[in-house]
Amino acid sequence: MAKYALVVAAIPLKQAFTYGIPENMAYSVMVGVRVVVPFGRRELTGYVIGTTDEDPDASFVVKPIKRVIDHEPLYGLAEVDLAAWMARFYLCSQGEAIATMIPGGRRDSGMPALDVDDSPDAIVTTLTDEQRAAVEAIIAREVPMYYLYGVTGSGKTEVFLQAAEAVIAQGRQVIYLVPEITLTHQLARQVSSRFEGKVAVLHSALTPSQRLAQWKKIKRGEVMMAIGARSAVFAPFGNLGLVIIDEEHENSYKSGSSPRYHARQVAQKRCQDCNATLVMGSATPSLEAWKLMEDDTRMRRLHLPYRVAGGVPPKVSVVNMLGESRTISRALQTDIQRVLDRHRQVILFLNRRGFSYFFHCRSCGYEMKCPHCSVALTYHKERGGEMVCHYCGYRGRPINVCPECGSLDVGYSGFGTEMVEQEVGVLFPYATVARLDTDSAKDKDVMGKVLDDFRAGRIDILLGTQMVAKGLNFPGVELVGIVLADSGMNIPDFRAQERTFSLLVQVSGRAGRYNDRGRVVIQTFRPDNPAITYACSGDVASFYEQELQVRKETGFPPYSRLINLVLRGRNERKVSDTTRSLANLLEDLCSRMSEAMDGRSSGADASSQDAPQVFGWSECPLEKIAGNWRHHILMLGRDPARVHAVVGRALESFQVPSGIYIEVDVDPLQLL
DNA sequence: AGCACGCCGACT
DNA sequence: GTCGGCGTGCTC
Repeated sequence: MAKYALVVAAIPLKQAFTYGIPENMAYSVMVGVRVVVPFGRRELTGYVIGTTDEDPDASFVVKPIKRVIDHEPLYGLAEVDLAAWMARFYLCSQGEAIATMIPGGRRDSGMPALDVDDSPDAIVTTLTDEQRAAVEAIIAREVPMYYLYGVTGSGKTEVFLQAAEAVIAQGRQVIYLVPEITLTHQLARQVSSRFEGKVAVLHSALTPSQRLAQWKKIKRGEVMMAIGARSAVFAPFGNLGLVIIDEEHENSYKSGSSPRYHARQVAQKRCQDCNATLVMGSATPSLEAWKLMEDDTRMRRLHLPYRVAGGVPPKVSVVNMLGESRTISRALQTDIQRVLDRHRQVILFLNRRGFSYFFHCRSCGYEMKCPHCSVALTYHKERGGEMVCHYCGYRGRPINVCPECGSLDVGYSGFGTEMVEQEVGVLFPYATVARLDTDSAKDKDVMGKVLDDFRAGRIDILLGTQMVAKGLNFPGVELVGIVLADSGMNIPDFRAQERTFSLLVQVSGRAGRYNDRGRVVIQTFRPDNPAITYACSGDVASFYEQELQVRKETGFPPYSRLINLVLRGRNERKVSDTTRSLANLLEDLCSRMSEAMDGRSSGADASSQDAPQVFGWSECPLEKIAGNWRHHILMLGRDPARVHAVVGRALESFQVPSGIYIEVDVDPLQLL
């Protein structure tokens, strides 16, 4: 029996610590169990990642493990290795990585409250030719990754499930990832009746100990499939054969707290290690995925172009808002009135992010952009008014005359929900209007009631944000109006186009599902914007082509890697000072690497312009959250490994002052 | 991350 | 005279 255990914990320390294994724990301490250990003057939960008989060097006194938490291992060496990879990739400690992988539950508890509705509604579905071809391609596995690219309702789920069946028949296990909100009872039931008793469902309502119970079932090999949101990607299967990522473009696959991992990246890593297949699907893939598809030897595109149930895609029209004095254009007003006259329903979409102040010319639609970043500048009231780029920190003077058309009719504004709601009330005094936004969504009861009322036809017009766009189907809806499609593009973010396009396509998918009269009206100040024109014509491929071109020219992902460092603290001055000195250190490392690259190679393969760079540092777009001031440093480089190396080295040598906290975000999705 | 030790400013 | 700020260092 080993004398010592190597232990890591959920603290930002990179090393593992050696603890003595007391005699009475000789048989219970092993890789995969959690232990309670003394640590300095306190106690913490440790994760055993190795055991050894070798005495450590005598530079410290070894303390014994206090207690063993688990009676059986929760993870194995594969998971320990995965955690080590995560630590390297996401620049966190191995302990932090492993702690996010493993559920935090303490005790075994009763089985989770999964309504075991064993009416096996196993409908034998006949596949379309495209579906059959897709299933066969996935099983044949000529390449390691596949992308099921197809509109909502094109039957992706059935392809996923049949591929899963085939893999399970070979004795290998399957992970099925869905976005946070999508793990509906329908899908859970569909899956569990199909794979009776062989599925662990990790839905978000589980308590930590229920989660742990499901986890143990997976570890013991009692199930062949795990279905769940982001964190299900860690399901500890011993012989993983397939990972499915449904709605791959969804942002909820990226963790919002440290370590900020992306389930797609983790899935890719796991599939590589296990020689498993990765299958993703969406009607609007992320640009990262689309670029991967360009290389057919790594990821192959499988197109499902038709809806299984038939039906007509909605008619999409665009309204130019220039010259309109209201938030509801005359054209949209007429359309709404027609639908109301027929006693059908309307959804009006508002982009939640439309409220930051940006410069905008009301005559020609001109927008003030950063000269470095091609993103909109944000108006700051302080110091008599400044236009600030939250990407690179560029500052400029606000202007009173439009530089494009010379108009004085310019302003700094957003499109408020209240304004829209008020106008709708005035324009349609006899219609019942309800609003569903982030505020009302906090109250689950309120939200449920609004949705029920709407579905039952007690509400005529539903005013909603992003959340209403996802996964909801209302048979009575005949018109979807997007109040201001541009609002998503005014935020300082190079992904704004991609998001807008994705949203527009997804929303269009909503309107035409149940009847042939489905219509979508898109209001915009920029009817010629690619995201809008391509969404309108449904020309998805062309949008990606041109957007990839833009990214290539501007040097943004997926043609480069970003790492965002967020520094926060109570003391504003200290935060900005620390940010400056860390930025200096990073700049230093970058220029040194750049020189080294110049010296080493005279060829064109690694010129110094490929060296990473400090792209900018400034206050975060949300400067202050919960009393903490926030600044950030954005690192960018064409070579992912080099960006990693620079940031890693900087973080090693940088002395973080007390009261300052640094959070690392590798491949950030949004910089707020 | 915590938690201790240690050294300089305004208060019972 | 002390309480308390946060800078520095350590944790097997």
